[in-house]
Amino acid sequence: MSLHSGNHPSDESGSPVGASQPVCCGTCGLRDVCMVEGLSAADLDRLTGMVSLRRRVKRGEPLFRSGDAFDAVYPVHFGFFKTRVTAEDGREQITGFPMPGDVLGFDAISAGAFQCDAIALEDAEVCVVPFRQLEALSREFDSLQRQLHRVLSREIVRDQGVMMLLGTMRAEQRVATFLLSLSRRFEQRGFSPHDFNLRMTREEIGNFLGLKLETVSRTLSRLQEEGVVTVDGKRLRIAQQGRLHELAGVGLSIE
Amino acid sequence: MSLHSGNHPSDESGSPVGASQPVCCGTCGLRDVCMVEGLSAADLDRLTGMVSLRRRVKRGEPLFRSGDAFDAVYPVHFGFFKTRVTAEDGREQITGFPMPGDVLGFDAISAGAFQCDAIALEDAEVCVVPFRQLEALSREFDSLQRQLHRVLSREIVRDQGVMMLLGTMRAEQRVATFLLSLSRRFEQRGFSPHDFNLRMTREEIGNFLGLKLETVSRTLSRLQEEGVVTVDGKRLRIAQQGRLHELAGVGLSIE
DNA sequence: CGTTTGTTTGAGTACGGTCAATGAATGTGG
DNA sequence: CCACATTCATTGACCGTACTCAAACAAACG
Repeated sequence: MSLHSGNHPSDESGSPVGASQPVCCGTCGLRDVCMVEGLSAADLDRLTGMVSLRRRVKRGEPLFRSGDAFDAVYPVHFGFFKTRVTAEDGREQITGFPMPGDVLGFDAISAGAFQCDAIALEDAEVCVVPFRQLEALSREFDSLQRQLHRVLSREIVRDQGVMMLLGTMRAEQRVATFLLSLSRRFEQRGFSPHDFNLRMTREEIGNFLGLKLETVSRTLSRLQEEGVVTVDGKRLRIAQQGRLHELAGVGLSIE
Repeated sequence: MSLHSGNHPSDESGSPVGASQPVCCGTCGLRDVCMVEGLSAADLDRLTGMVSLRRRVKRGEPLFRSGDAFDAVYPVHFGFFKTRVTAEDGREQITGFPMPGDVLGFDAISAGAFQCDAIALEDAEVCVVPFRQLEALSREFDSLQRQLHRVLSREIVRDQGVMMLLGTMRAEQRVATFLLSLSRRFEQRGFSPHDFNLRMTREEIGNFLGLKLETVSRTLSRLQEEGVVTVDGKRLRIAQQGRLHELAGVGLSIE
């Protein structure tokens, strides 16, 4: 199964769940979306030398937890995650749903410890990139350095989009924006933007969007009534992309 | 007037508005909060050599606007800013209120152009740090590189806190959290954490917190009735810090 | 001094939350 | 393989928080 084969909605995890081949960023199907985007072949070889390890995470298990010591960042190889911050009083906020090619762990640089939990939404695998080595290598290769900074900055821009969503949008806009964001991200990864599986529960969607699960469910039902989407449990099909864009009000980039 | 002189609320801008001395990060009163925190004296000299320029921005004027070409980041030397993202349909979301020591512009790395507007809330001055030079220097000095990454990561962590605020908190919690955040940031900069001026309008506070200005006003009035704070226009005094913490529910870090 | 901008407060409303019941899907152990 | 438990999703009825609209007032500014 190639990364680009799939418009079957159950194939979007990014890679077969079978054996983990030797790590090679240069031949990885994700090289255009992952942090190595735009690096030369030579730089890719150097990077590959560093990423010798991959790590499997079972569905429901944490890749890391808030407070864990930081020593690596984790590009997702296959599978879906949620990242979640928890307040002292127990309130939780999901801050994103990383998918293959996204890089987990940059929040940990500042304090030397992870500031959120990363939980696998399905069986997943990540590449292990020791951060000190990544820093050292990016001191030698300015292309790698630039790419690292781009990825960090991209996360800041993404967060600005989420703030816009949470601060200014109504429920329907939030849900529409969320679906379009997922759609675009699938498309970037070579999957169908019109037909995909929601890996997360209604409650997780609602938590991310600052809504209750009942509101998410009602909103999806209404979108279906209006013929904009088809919802059947986790399976979502976008019937009228244009209409969905109108409802979202704006092409927000919540990559 | 030293940076640490002030508990008079009108003195918190960070520096006199008078003549701009030659730039020297090593003697800057902000060196403990700015991006140079933790650098050796030698590294500071190197950095100073790069930061040869400061720039004044008048109240209400933009330091940069979304879409402007990116070639420098801007540590705030004195004055307050708001950063704001604008959607195609005109909706606006304020994403932060940078104050002296905070660094503006990291959102621009990813696309090579600024993704938000930075507007001065009062006459302000920033240091101009050409980003290509900063990258080059941080390739030579790992301490500078580490600090740069820390600052970038800190912004990501801050954004997670804002998401938690916008996604899970009620109006009173949001306002309380906002006031405590301002309080802490003033304290870090050597000013009174109990008595300060709000540089932004109720509308700007509300926009940042995902509330309407009337809700902010009502909430402040209620907090005053309960004796938690004293509000007189822009002047705010925190009377019962402990109570405010209880209302906030949590020590969220929205630095 | 008048104009503009910002703030407070009130009255009524609506959107999304809360509580609750039902049903569907998923997973587990006998 | 089925019975049961658990998790997840849907839908309804009601409610409450924050929004909307409006008016009066205060402060800032030219």
